[in-house]
Amino acid sequence: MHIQSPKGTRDMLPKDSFLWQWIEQTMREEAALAGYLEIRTPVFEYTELFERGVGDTTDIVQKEMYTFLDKGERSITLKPEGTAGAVRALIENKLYAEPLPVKMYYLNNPIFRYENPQHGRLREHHQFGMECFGVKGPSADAEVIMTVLRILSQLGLTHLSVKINSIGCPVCRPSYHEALRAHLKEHFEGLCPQCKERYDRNPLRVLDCKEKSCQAIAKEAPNILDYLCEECDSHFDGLQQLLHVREVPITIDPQIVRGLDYYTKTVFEIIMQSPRGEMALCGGGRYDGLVKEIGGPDMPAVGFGIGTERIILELQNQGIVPPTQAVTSVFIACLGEEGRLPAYQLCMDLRDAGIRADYDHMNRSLKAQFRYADKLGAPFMVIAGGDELQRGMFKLKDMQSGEEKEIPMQEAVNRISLIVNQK
RNA sequence: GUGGGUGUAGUUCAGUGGUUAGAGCGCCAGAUUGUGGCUCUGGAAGUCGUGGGUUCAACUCCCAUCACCCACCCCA
Repeated sequence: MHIQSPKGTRDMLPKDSFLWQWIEQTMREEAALAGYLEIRTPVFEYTELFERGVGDTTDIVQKEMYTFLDKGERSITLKPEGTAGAVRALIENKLYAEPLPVKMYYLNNPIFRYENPQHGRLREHHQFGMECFGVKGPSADAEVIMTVLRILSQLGLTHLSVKINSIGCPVCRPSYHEALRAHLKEHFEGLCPQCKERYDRNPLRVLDCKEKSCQAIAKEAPNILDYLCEECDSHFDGLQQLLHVREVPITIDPQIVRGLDYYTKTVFEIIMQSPRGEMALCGGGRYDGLVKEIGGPDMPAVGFGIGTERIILELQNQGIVPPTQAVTSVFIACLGEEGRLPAYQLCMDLRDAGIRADYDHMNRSLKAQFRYADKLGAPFMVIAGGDELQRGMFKLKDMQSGEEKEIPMQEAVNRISLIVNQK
């Protein structure tokens, strides 16, 4: 038996916890500012939910899902994206009957896709996402985009580009499909084999094919924005205005269509420029038909997902380091056996007082305890033992200045708390 | 799923057919016994990814396999 995590998975190690918790805290704060409440849904769902929700022509459903039969012969799938589960929960718990809009976020949901790992791509990754249900107009689209941008800027990230597009609705999409197919038919022999298949099932996907020949054809393709119905057109205009008045630099990119079938009208991506090229950090859009498709009321919705591992990559690209706090504020060293109990007592009292305190578990020499405390980065040390102990005193040392002073044992907790909190 | 590269102490890496496989950093300990960072000294630590094969002899050559990195595809 090999001791290793499954392919494409990573451990979040203790040394990384500051980074993850800082990101999580930022996400929570920004979601709360916008009036979104957290939802947690199961890591797995019935497979059918994703087949119907995400769409069975998508790569995700066709080849990337972790699907298996459980012992009751039910087909189970590990979440390959965050939205379907949230929509299922909305319907099942009748959240749509609450005052609208219903606004929720999920924090670092594990997401599973069976793909070959590479830079920025794992088999298990984590997404933060927001979903807003019940709003027809572009104000909700703007709200979720503004919130994710706030998260990114609170984290210190800059130079990210926001791309938006509209892919229409069931009213206008058929006429666009017709026009697109007509164009593709003229250049059919130039399409890659995959796009030849897409021609029938989902011609929109040809637009963001990475094959050069297909890209050339896509570039000449009719622009979906020219085929939007009046409602979609004014929705798209409205969103642009709401972003414009907040001075959000956006690029309209007719090439972005998103890999999930449920999107309507607005789709958007936030792109990072890694040394190796661009990569989507965040993707989302409007999915007005999904709630009904899954069995709920006819309810419009908009949301996005953003990958935490990719945020971390971008933080590293931009050299951003999270604020850190010393693991331990006070290390209580003991000198000799008679110092052990007083050190333990003081440590527990300090913890009761809300001070990060630690003491020796390793029976180390005083010197070694100092070395250890130094490695922890503890700004203060207390020495319990020796003649001070006999006189009812602890010795407190400021590790930066080297200054030492004696403190009566009875006053130790209060005095030390005060000094630590001042620093 | 396809293609390329890599796999040797905790870690970064030397070592390409021949004794008990090395170094830096890290870890542990010590430097006249009550004090960290710097320095010095010592120590622990490796089934050489795994399984086969070739050979008198394999970390070294061959095959397979697994994982990691990278690219395609797709995406967060």
